[in-house]
Amino acid sequence: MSTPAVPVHIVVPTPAHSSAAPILSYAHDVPLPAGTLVRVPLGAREVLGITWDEPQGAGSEPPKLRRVAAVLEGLAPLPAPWRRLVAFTARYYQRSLGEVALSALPPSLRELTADQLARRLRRVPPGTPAPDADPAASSETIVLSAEQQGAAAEMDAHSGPFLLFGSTGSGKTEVYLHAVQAALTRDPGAQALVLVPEINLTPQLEARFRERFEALWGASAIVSLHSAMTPAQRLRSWLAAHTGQARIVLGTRMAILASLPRLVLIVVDEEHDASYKQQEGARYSARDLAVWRARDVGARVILGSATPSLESWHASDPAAPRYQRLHMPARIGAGELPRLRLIDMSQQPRKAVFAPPLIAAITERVQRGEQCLVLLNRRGFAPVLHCGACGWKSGCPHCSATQVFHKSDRTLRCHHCGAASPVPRACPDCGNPDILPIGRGTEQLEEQLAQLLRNVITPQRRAARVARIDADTTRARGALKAQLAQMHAGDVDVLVGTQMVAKGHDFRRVTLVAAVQPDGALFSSDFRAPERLFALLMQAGGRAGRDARYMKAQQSAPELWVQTWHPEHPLFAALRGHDYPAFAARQLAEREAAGMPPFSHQALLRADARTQEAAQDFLRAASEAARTAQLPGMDQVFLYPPVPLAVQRVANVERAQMLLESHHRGALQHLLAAWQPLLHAERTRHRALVRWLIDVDPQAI
DNA sequence: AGCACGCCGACT
DNA sequence: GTCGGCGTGCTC
Repeated sequence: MSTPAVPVHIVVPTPAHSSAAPILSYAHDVPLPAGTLVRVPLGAREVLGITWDEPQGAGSEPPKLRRVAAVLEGLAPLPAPWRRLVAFTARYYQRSLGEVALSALPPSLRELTADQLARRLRRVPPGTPAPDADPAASSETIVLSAEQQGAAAEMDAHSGPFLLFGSTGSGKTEVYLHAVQAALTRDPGAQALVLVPEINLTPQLEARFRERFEALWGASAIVSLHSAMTPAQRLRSWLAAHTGQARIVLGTRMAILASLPRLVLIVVDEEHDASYKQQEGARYSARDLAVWRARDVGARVILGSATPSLESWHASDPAAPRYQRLHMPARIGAGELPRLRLIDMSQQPRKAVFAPPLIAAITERVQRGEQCLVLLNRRGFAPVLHCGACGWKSGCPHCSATQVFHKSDRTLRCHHCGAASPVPRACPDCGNPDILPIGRGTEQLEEQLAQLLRNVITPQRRAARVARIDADTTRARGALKAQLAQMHAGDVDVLVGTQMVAKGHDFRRVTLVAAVQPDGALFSSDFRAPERLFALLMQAGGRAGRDARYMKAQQSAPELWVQTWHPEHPLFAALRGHDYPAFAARQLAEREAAGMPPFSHQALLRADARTQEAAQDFLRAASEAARTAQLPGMDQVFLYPPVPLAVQRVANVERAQMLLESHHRGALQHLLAAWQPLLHAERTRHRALVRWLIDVDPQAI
């Protein structure tokens, strides 16, 4: 005597390369609206699923449907626009619908039973939206500059997408705040999403938004969403976004997939930043999804940067604009832009880590009570240990990379697989006790600077202090915050760090920024390396001289020092003039001539296997299968031969990849979609294959 | 991806 | 005689 049942369509967390259908059918006593959370049996376990719109092509259903185990009540269904976003993401990035849909939910939600969710929802009632506003409490006392006002007016008058091209210190954040306030005031239920590239940047952004909007819309109207939050916090923020209680959601790339039923505005700050590209699972670009999502729901989207991605710059080309470019060149109340000081290392003493003029400049600044920032993109003391007698190098046993010498804890560490071992006292191969570090990392710079500045006295009559910020010194919770506080308090005179210090943190008393060894990016095989270097140097330079009052009092001009063996490189000429448009024009001309993005579209097929040969064999077979089957789009997509990755072996897995390129995004998409079943079939024939994956719009080749 | 089922070595 | 190794195959 079983209850009568209707079929319901449900997506479940099927794995990326599962051969199971994307939407499964279950039985339930009543129809359920699409977007409802349910728990369903899947094989031997019970999982969270989401009811979905009926699949178009009526697939072959198994004769006996299993029943929905439970419906999670009390939560509004995930709305149709959210489901469209998830479906697009899955399709475009070649992953399963269920994987994308379920991974977009907070992890703790995936674990909850219906009862547990009901209890949780009772505990946190769908908060009363804050009384809207005594308009007098409105903090619109901030006076925008003429440029900011111009940008804001354009945003009011047009629908975008907008590329806000504003130099460091031009007050882009103020424009974001203004746009958010305008959008949320216009529509009392509306929501805004603000994305930043790094978790580290969310606290200061949240503080800024709270300061401005808490009085207006209440404390619960502003939430953050990023992966460093505890599961409980994440669930709370996600629920606030989904119920509409949160008016403003601040977060990292994962926040782009949050449920935001009343979304009217998306801001993507530092839109050029590579962190917006997810590097595992569905390899989506949160920036690109932001543009898609905004268009889909008729929301505005603002991409902001002082050094836009060439993709966005090209898209906003006035000759054929898809995005509207808004230019804010002036630096507001933040002093002048730093002067570029290029040091030709071929004219400096050999083997000098720091050119003498740079040391002199740093010394002078410290003596004057100013701060310096020294950048090097390599952690540890030295990238390799070397035996001069027999040629031994500190290679990682599991990777085709060297283990980095970390002096602080006397270890050799592989930055790819994490393997660590104590530093050997003598060469493991020949017993020679004189094994020497080759090259330099941040630890070594810190040590050398401390030595070079040991007799330098600050105006406070204390010895100069050197500190270091990188992934090693900030591992502990709250460590970064503490170290930044020291810097702000003026307890540190020279800060050595990796690019994490160049991004977004304001150091008001820094007047000199130095890049010690940036040359690698000038001749890298990665065609995006110059773009990233230019952005990094511009951004780093922007850390200098942000406090106009301080600058004036001290009479010392902000400077960006760059040590290079190639001072004639055109990148530096553009950098000297702070001329991003010139740099971009040159890069785009090169890209166009070479038929590279944004003038073409790319995807990577990557294979991991026990041997390099097996990895490449799979890729060759896949490519052959595509040719034989004459897949749609094949005639418009160029398949390059398989090559090993730059770091060929990681954790004893050999890695190879194959680049696909096309002038037609659609052709590439068709090919990839049609390819999937062939790749599944091919996989079973390659026993040594560990896994394969597709990366659409890869940001590094 | 889980988590089954399914056929071969060292234990009670 | 069983416990358990991970090879391979499916999930409405």
